[in-house]
Amino acid sequence: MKVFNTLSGQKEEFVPARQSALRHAGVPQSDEVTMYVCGINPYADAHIGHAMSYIFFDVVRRYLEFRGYKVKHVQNITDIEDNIIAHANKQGVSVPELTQKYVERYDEDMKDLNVLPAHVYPRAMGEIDKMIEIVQGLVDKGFAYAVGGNVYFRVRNVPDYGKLSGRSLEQMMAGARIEPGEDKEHPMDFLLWKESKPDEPSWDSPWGKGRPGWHIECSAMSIRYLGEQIDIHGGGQDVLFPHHENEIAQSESFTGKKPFVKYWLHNGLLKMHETDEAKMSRSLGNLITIREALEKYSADAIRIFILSSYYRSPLTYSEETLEASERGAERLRQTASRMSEGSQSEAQIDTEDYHNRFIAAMDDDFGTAQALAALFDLAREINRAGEAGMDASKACNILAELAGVLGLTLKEAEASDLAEEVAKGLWNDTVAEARRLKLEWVVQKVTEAQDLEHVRGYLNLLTGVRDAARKEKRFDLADFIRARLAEAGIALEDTPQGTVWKRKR
RNA sequence: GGCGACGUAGCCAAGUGGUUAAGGCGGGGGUCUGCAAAACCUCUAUCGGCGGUUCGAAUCCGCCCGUCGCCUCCA
Repeated sequence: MKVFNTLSGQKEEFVPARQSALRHAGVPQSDEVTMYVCGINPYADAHIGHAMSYIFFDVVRRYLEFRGYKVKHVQNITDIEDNIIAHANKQGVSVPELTQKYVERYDEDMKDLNVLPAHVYPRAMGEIDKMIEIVQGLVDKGFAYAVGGNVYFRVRNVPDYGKLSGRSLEQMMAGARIEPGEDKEHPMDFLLWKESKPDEPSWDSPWGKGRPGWHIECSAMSIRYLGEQIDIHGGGQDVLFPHHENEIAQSESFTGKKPFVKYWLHNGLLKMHETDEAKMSRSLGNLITIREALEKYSADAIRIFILSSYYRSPLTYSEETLEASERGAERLRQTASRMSEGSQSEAQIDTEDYHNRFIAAMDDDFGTAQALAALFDLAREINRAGEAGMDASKACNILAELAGVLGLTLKEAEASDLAEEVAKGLWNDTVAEARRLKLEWVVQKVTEAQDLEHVRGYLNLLTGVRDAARKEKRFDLADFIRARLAEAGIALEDTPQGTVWKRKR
């Protein structure tokens, strides 16, 4: 398989570094892939842009596992930095209180998006010792220097500084947007350790009380949990520079080993499409949190939206496109849930062909768009076989398996999402309507309703009544029921096997 | 100013030198259905503009027009 490596600027054959430092006995070394993905700063809810990155790297992980690799996935949590301190102060809570709350909410978001959890989620606060060790090591080797309580990295000692982002120190200087360096030797030198103010969280260090700089934690965690050289390091294109550039500089300077990361993967960024309302309100209204998105769209729809385009391209959030993704998700769900009813002869579907298409697409730098296209084509063929009364359950299993590699569950929404009061109200309305139409036999069914509990019972009762009405050609009542259910978000479908209801999203 | 992207049907979006330009959504026409829905069948683009290279370009080169990202915390 091939992956686009930001470091080389081109697609490269993916061969995991077998000499990766391994911490777990019993894991076949040749199969292991070490992957580090830049995580969150938990001071607010994660937004849909974060979802784009985490869903993509979730797919990377799932696909590598599908291909037989043992992936060790580490993702940091930056629970101490300036923004967090500022937000905690503003809200009048402690830093740990703030970060714990948002870490928990982030976990829920990822679970709801069907993103597999990383194997280790190191937190910056828990890795201070390793960071100090690295900073000290860099000072000892002449790659860093202390000025007062601050420690800076000396970029001029790294000849290949800028190799990831494709720029030279000269070019960066030419940008002329550099702040006059306070006490730095060179304007591009960056902070490894920051002296803290009296009322800020701080740790003891050889340079006095302070806290880590912005880039050092990822080096420390990556080295501690995955080894000095790893296979994949991922993140959004916005952290390519300076964050990842600096990680390389400090990690390679510290360990003396190159490359720090064999494959750098960067996803494009999500642009927030400004609605007319957002333009009006001007505040910070152009952020859509994962939670907000999940209220309107299923996780499958959000994943399809993101995976429909190449991960390195920018993507624009749009309600219209999300709606389209939801419809597409619904179609796949419909197919996946297709029962092999009766099943006469087995359908002749060349699942191998779809399987191969899927792999060929994914092998080419995670071509999720084409992989999805293969799934839609397979779905069509399954449905076609179903129409012909053939058993396509084998193909269905392949569909579900491949969809699973993309993290799609293809699960129908639950009836329990409907409030019970709503279901009762629907029943009462139906009885009233039946009275009006002088269909007393329906009214009689009230007795049965007493025995029924919960939403599912009401729904079954309603569809039962409707079926009876249809048999009597009382389409007025039948259509009344269908219309009211539709208003409540329940769609009815009359199939040859009988009427089924579905919770619409 | 520096570095780098992108512009493909009504919308989203693959494709990066050569048979009929993926797929999704939408729309038109059908099949099925009491009517619907779902599903299936079918129709729906010559690839921003101009010029060049080539037997042949959406795909390579140049220019123009238009969008955008990064260079500063940010997935």
